[in-house]
Amino acid sequence: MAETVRVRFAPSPTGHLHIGGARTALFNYLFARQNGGSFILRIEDTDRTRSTEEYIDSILEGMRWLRLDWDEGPYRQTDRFDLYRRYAQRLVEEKKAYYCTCSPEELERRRQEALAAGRPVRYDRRCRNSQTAFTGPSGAIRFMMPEEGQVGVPDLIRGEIVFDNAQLDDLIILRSDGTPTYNFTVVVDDVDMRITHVIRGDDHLNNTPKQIHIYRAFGYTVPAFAHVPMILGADKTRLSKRHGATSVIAYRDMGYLPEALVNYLARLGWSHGDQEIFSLDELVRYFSFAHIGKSAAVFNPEKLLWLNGQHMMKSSPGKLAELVIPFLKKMSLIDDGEELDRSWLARAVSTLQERAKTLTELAQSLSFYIADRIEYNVKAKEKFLNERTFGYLIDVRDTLAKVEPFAAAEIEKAFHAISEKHQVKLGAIAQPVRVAVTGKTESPGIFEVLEILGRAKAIERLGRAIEDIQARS
RNA sequence: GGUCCCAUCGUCUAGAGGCCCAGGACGUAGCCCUCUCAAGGCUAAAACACGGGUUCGAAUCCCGUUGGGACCGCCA
Repeated sequence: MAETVRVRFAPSPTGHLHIGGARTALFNYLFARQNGGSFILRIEDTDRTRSTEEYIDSILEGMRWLRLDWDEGPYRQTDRFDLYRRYAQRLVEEKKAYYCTCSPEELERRRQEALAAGRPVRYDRRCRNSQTAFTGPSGAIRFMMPEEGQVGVPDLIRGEIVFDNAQLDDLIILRSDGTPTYNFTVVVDDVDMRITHVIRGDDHLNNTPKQIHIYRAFGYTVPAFAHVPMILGADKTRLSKRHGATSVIAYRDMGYLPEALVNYLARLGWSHGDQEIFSLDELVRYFSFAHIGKSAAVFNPEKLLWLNGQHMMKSSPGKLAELVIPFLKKMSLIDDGEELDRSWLARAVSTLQERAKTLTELAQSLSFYIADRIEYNVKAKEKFLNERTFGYLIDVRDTLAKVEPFAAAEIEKAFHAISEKHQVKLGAIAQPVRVAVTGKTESPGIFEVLEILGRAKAIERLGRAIEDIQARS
């Protein structure tokens, strides 16, 4: 009988939720949901000097935005120091850990020496056999690594990886100030929280054999491991601030859709045949460790942008209308208290959503619908608002005043009639109107645009363009 | 320096010995559609790091080389 799956995401709050962390969280989430298990959130804030409340809030915000809802937590390691001390004490009592009184300065000196001499950088274990090794209490507590033999790390992505115990250090589990260290808290917490699968970045791969020995010292069963490959920047080094936006929240603010980021992150290093576009449900259904690649992946912002465009196209206009409002406010296209008619906005959005790759772009492209007065693009004005098009604009204005109903299909008929009358192609009429009405040479279909703009606004803008031409001639 | 991991188009990847003179996607270029811009469709250029094995047969298995990465802290 398989035990219920329990997984966790355990970020340290020393920065915002970044792309790499988000993907680790996502894989944990997908695996939990696929197996009807629990997804636990644990904040690893034992480094008090670098952890902040702001980052904790920011990480939670990022998780919520991505809809990676967790079932337990957030637990905080700083609330659990008593637990770690008890466990550490137990190891000392069982003579599986010992007090080390070497000073940090001394240790640092020896490490530098070893590094310079090209020797392995490891603690020399001089306190391991001292008189006071197990009596203390003073100094830091070190874990006694076995000196011989090997450990196998079974990994769901890479298979079994074997390490020589002789390479492993007697790592410090409790600092001399009584606070626990990472490699120890991870094991204690994963045991205490009954974690069945540890899914994390492969930067932890080298820590795993040490952790396995700690599990064994306690007599606990070792969870399954899955070390997912890193995400790299374009220069193939570990993704960092130098590579541009790396925090999840930054993508939200740039107008990305959470489902698009999730889709992209999942596809980065994982695949399901040739499929590129996935809903969260599909990801839950198809996720498997077998299809996670072994090599690191380069983050490609352009593909993310494309994917976002795809998800924009698939979204309902109503939903996008809702989501774009904060962006319209940010751009001062509407005032803070101002309410736009949602169904009208949704219609406007429906004409633009396949043209905009982000909510920011959508908000920008929406501006001609919303603004009271549009700006003409200078080149567009020169080319399309002039004596040559003057007559067309007059005809269109006068016709639009009479079209009934004021709907795209009727407007189209009227345009065809005008183009036939002047013996020109439709484009000869449509482009000047487009510039008159949107200020630009590109827009959604002109008939749709006119319908949504409404008769009054359309005629007003045409009128203004006509006056503009007159004023110049 | 030591340990460990990795290696298919520029990038993400498919590929679990013959289906592969290597497929899809992003990006790039061209064409089609068309009132513009998108979207969509079609086409093109573009890769199995290198060298040895094993095998009737290797992108796929083994070894080595090279290259990249991670870790080696009283950071996580």
